[in-house]
Amino acid sequence: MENMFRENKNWIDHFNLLEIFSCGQAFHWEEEKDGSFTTVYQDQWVNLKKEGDQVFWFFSENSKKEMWYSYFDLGTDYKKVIEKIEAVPLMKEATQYGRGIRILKQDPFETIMTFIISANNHIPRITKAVKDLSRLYGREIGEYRGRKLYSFPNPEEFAKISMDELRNIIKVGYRDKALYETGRRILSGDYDLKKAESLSTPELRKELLNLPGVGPKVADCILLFAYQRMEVFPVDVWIHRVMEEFILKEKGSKKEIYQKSVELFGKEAGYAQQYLFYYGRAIGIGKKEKKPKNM
DNA sequence: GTCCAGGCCAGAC
DNA sequence: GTCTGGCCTGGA
Repeated sequence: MENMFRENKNWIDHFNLLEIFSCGQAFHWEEEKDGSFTTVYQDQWVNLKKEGDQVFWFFSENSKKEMWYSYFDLGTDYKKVIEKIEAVPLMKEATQYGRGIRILKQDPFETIMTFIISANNHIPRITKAVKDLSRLYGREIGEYRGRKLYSFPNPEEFAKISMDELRNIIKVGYRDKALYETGRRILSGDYDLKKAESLSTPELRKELLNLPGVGPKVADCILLFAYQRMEVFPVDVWIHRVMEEFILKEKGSKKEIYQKSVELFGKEAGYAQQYLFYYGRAIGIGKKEKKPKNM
């Protein structure tokens, strides 16, 4: 039997499943018809539902509550995080709007591969690629409400996928080579998943940047979403626009924006990035105006 | 048909 | 080190 329990804890004020999963960090989850969410971590899965001030947990037999507590970063007091950053312009609104956001602790290999796919790509295509990779090359790890759940392929499983399959079945486009190569480098231990945990953030960042398909933005996403390096500030186009418009009040390079985030948010930069990203997208900040025709 | 998206990379300066 | 253009794919 799977494990099931419900609880009402102080972290409930900062725990909104839709916000957690749709703020840009995760692609391996599903919203159920009843408003609950199902997600997978390695070979474990969980289904969660929030009702009022209670959360109902239902997870696979092979996992423990503590594991999911860690996955959802429940040991961090987000109220304190917000108190530290809300003095910065726009942060009061952003942290209020996305107050249920939490930064997930995701599997490093899956996160590396997923964010290589994410480069210059659309969310629906990223989600589909992750789902197809898991269904076709991962392992079936259970069934929930009539739907089979699959783990993301581990390095051994990933190495069995050909470049042709990556391009023509998973449809990752020109990212096929980078995925193929990176998968092999990780399997061979050239990039050491175990050792990575113990490296300093600058060292780990350098290691990640050596992987094909991993540039500054993707490396920062991996550092933040898989390695809990909360001081990093991934600068994508949305964050770039938000920072230029509301913080810098002028055009700035990626480097300038990154430096500004260090100065303003310090060790909480990663959290700030998530609030800004979610808020910026919601209100369409800096979105390019479509030129009317015939003008 | 045309444009471009939650960047990366190679080549040019 | 900084800047520019090209890139799979598919939905608007």
